[in-house]
Amino acid sequence: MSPRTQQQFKEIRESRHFQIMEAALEMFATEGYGHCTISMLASRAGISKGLMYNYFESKEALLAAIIEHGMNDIMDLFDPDHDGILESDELVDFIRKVFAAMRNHQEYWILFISMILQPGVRELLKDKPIFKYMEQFTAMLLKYFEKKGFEDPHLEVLTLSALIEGLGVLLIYAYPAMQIPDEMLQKFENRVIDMYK
Amino acid sequence: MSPRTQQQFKEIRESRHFQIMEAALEMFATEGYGHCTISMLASRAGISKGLMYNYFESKEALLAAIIEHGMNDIMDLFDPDHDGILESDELVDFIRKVFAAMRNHQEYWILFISMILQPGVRELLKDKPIFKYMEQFTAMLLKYFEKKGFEDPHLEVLTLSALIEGLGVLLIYAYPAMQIPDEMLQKFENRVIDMYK
Amino acid sequence: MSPRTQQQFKEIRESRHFQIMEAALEMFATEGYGHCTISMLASRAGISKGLMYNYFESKEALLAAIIEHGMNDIMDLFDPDHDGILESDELVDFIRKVFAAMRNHQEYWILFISMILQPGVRELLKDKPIFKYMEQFTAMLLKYFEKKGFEDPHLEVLTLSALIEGLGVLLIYAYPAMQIPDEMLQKFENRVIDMYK
Amino acid sequence: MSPRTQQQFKEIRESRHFQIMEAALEMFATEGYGHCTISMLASRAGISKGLMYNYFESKEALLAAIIEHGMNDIMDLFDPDHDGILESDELVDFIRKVFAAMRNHQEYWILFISMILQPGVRELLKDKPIFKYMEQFTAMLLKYFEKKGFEDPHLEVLTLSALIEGLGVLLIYAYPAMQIPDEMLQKFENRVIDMYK
DNA sequence: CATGAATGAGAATTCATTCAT
DNA sequence: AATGAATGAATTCTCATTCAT
Repeated sequence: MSPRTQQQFKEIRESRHFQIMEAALEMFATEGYGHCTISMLASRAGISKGLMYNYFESKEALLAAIIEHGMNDIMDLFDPDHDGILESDELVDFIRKVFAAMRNHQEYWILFISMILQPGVRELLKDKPIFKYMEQFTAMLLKYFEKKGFEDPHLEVLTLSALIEGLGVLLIYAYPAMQIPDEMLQKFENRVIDMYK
Repeated sequence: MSPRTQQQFKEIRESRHFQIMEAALEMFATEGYGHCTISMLASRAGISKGLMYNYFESKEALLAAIIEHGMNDIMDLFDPDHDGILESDELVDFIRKVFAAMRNHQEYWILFISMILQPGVRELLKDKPIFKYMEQFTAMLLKYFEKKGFEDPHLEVLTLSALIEGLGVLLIYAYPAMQIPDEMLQKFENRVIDMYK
Repeated sequence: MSPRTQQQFKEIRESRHFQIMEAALEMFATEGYGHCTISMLASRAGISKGLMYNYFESKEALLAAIIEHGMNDIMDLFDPDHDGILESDELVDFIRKVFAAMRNHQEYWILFISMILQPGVRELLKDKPIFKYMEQFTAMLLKYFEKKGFEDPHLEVLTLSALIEGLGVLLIYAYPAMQIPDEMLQKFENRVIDMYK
Repeated sequence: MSPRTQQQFKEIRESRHFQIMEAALEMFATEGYGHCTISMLASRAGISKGLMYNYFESKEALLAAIIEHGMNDIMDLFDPDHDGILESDELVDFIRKVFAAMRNHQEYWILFISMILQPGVRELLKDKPIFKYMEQFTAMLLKYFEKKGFEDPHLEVLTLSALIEGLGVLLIYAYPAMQIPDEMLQKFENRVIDMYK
């Protein structure tokens, strides 16, 4: 009952937490949320079915946790203080960050885009902070384009969003047998940057 | 021989077929395939559960039929002879057709994009003609860009594809409470056309 | 509305009746009662599902009718007057008749033996005359063996019954790709006859 | 690691396995395979519907397991090494064993004979080892009769098989209200033995 | 904390039977 | 008399979740 033991317990819990979420993230992305059973997830995580419920209230809660966690990672890139305020004097910087995030957290993008496109799941995510962030992205982009004197800022937001989400879809579609070469991704990134430089 | 003629029976079957597929298309798009039960679909179509199986072998077969039918509709736009040969001297024509298709068959796009993004379902669609068509779209675009002397034709294909699929995602995301105004869609279409004119 | 038309109607009905029963008999014997659906039976008989119910109250009633009819045929051999009284001064005669019946009405034997061995079906047949006949067979055999001074008449009944039923099973087991040659059946018949001559 | 040891889990599984198979064997034999529902079987075994599927993949798999298990029991009598080699210098020994098996494993005989007589089920059993054994029985009997110089060995095989299977049918027919007294069965056994002594 | 046996609500599917025409 | 569309009760099977140990 020493503080150290307490600490160890906590570490074990956190490590398990992470281990389960990592396994589930991969399965959700490759097999689809609806198709994954608790049994499959537990077995992939190397633990028992029952233990899953020691860490997550439900399958849905597990999904929510994964998304939240992943989104936090990504948010760090744009909003390190997590104060909900996004700023970018340089759109180019912003775009670079987005592409870096897509490259480095591909599974999250897949999962996230898959999820938000499944109508039933949208309800589930509606109140999650991620949506607030997304709205902020949009608002920020809009403000940026207004400031720079673009003729139709909304159109620019739509175009840039489409380019990003569209690439996401194409990546998903190509996943897991990644068919779009890194070189091509780089060129695409440069192309988008060129459009707004 | 029968008080109802063969013709009458045929009409009943075709009308029911259509009625079921129409109801299911809407539900799949708004509720998500995985979330729809046969009961829900039947009740929405105004028939009994059992009758569903008189018309479709399984839920999966119903989905396949809807996709096939919808895709045929769309293919008509690009390949009226269904001979598998797609041509477009004018890319502008082609793009206009794509956008027209998205506007007029929005539910199919939603369903189709949702479906191809659900990993388990891709298997189901793998052998459908739609994939052949999609490869042909890509090949056709590539050839077009090569012919016109674009510096990196693959990059152009990727960009145009991303723009189209990206808009699809944004539409889905906004569906069913359509938030992207038609006027904006028109501008987006013109913007894309301008890029390749 | 002439008597002749009435007569024709009756003939059509009877012919249909027979046609349905014939088709069903074959399917029950080859596919198993439980595995046959009304649809299958109707389609095999070349009529519609609905019409089946014009001729037979239910699937069960159809089965009952087939068995009754088949058994009547067979009973004719032993009890032409259908007065329920079976006699046989010569056991040899009797045995010959049994074997002839098995040969000539093989499908009935298969169906009948299959049926009486399916526990749920026994209930269904319990009150059918066939059981009365079977008991009478047994009683008759018993009396015969008693009269002839066999040491243990019950044992003789059991043996003879086993030989007959056992051959039935072996025939079923070999059906429909008949593997027991006629010649062998003939020898078996002679062997049984020899046992009681 | 776990409050219940692996050994305990194994014991629970085995005991449940046996419990389910025992209950199902009895129900299949008394009610007929086709007439038994999973609900009935579960309720008879005193467990929930769902648990049935924790132990057996399907109703069909349960049947297969029962037959396999039962047949193994019976095979033990004739082929204790399970090496697929059956021998019997003394036919009398063999016959005694068969009758002992019928007496001691009556439910299996009933189930097995019922099953092989249901056309649809034969497919299911076709590849089971039992059929190999049955062919070996036949081959062994044939060789025996040839060696002993019987005039028509095939006829002897047919006769003996019919006597055994026939008795099986009569037992089934009499089951569960056993009407054939043990004493009579003993006499029948002796009678068969006398035929081949 | 850890296990997997156990549950039960609910999903897909089947099919005998009815019925409008 | 004849058709096959339509029904719904029954059945098999799935799986998130609970619980005894």
